Amino acid sequence: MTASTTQVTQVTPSQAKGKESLTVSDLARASGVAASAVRFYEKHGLITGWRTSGNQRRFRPVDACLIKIVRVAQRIGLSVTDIRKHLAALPDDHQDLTAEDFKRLRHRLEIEAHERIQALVDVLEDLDTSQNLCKVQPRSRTIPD
Amino acid sequence: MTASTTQVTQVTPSQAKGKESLTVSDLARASGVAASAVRFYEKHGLITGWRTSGNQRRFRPVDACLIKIVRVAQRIGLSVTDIRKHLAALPDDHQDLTAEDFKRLRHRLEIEAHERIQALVDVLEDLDTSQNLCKVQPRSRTIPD
DNA sequence: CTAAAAGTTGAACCATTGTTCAAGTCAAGG
DNA sequence: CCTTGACTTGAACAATGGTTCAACTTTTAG
Repeated sequence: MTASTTQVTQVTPSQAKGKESLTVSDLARASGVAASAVRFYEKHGLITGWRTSGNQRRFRPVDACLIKIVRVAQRIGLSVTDIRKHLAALPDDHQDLTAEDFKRLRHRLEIEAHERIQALVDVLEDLDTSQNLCKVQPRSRTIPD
Repeated sequence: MTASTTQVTQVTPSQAKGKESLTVSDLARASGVAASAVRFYEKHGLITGWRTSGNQRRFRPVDACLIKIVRVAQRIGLSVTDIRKHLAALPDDHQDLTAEDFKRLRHRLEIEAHERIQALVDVLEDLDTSQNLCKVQPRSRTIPD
């Protein structure tokens, strides 16, 4: 009993009992998003949990990690649908995720980020080019026919 | 993009008469967006026109250019509100825009693009760091004290 | 056992960037 | 003058990413 209190953040009942079972607000706190966002993510298949006999959601600690990755992916500019597809590449059972799984996922997100950086670089080029498209017509002179 | 340089596109009545007066669809065609988008941009203050006695919108050719800049700004990731603020830095009368005005505007947009690129670079760094946040706990072995 | 705290649902709402539609008005040519 | 195409408005709809609310149920602590 004494050794189980290594987690400084308050231990809620559901955490104390199993240590691998998180309620919606447990997960919200652990991942840094609102409880409503946790429900939203589950609804859209970004995370998966199970239900108690009373129909309440329960999650595993790894889901906190997944949510953090989701937030990073959102900063990259991926939509929830995009992110779901990336997560679909993970093993079905998210409880068995290995360091290697995370590494691959991170790599795929890096590629996405690079693509978006490239898109911005392309805009910068077009911006230079656009000086031709938006030429200021000399106004006080006769336009040669 | 090939034919637009010499404006081969049909000359509508309103264009023929004054050459500086464009209807909504004239401007839509000239700028490459839908007529509904032109109205949307005017409603949100990105472009400014005047009305005929019959309450129809009329624009100047320079507005086609402004819309093209708006589209570039959107690709950078700026919202309509952001873009309006950037455009507010232009002289009040958009008819008097100089090459210098456009240059300054392009420069401001370049800065925005660079900021967004930097934000993505930051994400890439966080992604590397996140391997620590999302550590996979060794599951089947005693954790060494 | 009971009351409070936290969970459940669906629906409504926010902002963003437009598109589409209906009903009615204007402009231009013959 | 009259027809036809283009224009006007406001409202509804779409997708995205959530938040908030109401009404009701479950869980937990005492």
